[in-house]
Amino acid sequence: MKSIAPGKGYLTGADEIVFLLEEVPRKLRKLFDASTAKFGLSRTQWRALGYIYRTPGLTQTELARHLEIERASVGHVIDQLEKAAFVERRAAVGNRRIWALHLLPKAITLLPSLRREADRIYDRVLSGLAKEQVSAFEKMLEIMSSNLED
Amino acid sequence: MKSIAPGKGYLTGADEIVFLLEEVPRKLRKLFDASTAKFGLSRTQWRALGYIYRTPGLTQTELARHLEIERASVGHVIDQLEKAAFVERRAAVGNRRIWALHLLPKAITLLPSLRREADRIYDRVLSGLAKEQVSAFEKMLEIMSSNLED
DNA sequence: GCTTTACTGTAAGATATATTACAGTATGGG
DNA sequence: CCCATACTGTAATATATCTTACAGTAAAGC
Repeated sequence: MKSIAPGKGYLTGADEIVFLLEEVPRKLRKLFDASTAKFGLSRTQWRALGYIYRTPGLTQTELARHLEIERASVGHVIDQLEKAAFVERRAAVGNRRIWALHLLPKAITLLPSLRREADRIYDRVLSGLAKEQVSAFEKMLEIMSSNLED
Repeated sequence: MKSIAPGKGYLTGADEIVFLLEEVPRKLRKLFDASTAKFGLSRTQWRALGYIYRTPGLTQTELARHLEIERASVGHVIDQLEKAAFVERRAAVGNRRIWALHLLPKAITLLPSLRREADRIYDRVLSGLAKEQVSAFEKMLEIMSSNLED
């Protein structure tokens, strides 16, 4: 369903920018969802695979921090990925509380394609912007992010 | 649970900016949630009130477009707001399919406080940025948004 | 006018995530 | 060594939202 930007009546100017700041990532999420769906994965599952790829042996708590979801939710995600043979929980040496997460071959063969999908989306969203613009944009995002720190 | 920014290993440069583009609005959502919770409202409920305020007599389908959620979900939101006596469904003249949404006094007295809360958050997120920076930022968001159109 | 098509809201069920409480395990201070 | 405390993953439950299907109503084409 197509969205409608806020009008100028009751709203402050800043409402406008916050609206866009919500809209752009939402559209990005939608594109990523479409890409990952081709592979039978959700965006969260795909992100999980990416982090496990980068740090094999990751624990669920660590993964939860990366994905910005709760440990309980990560448990579900890993359940799914394990059932689909993308991921394996291995007992960790010296600590019987935790699982060490590892990719299985089925996931590893998939990652390059997912990487290409992501890069295609990045090219698209940033097209028409100069390098300096993009880096200025990123710096501002960093400032905003730190403004909102705790 | 505290998040972790993506490292530089496996990830493209653009992953970084997309991460921030996700993180800033997430932090904003969190602040808005905290603000609206003081009034016993969810962020979506609060946004719904804002749109009904701006356009009394709005239909649920129109509201769904504004809120970027589905019609069925809007139905639930209005159920809640109606139960809490913030909103009223009134029969629309000349079209028996639709409801005209109207605020009740209880909601109207609340809106100024919510407005102040929002403005406080805006001041905070944009602090340290010059006016021209903010407008450049907004223009870039608009470009990105149109890059992602359909 | 009738019939087909489109629109509006709702119901039922699915999914993703959050919250809370907990059991099992580790760790650090005394 | 023992005890108190902290950490890890899971279960149960709650909530928000989506998807699909539908009933009622409106509008448009013939």
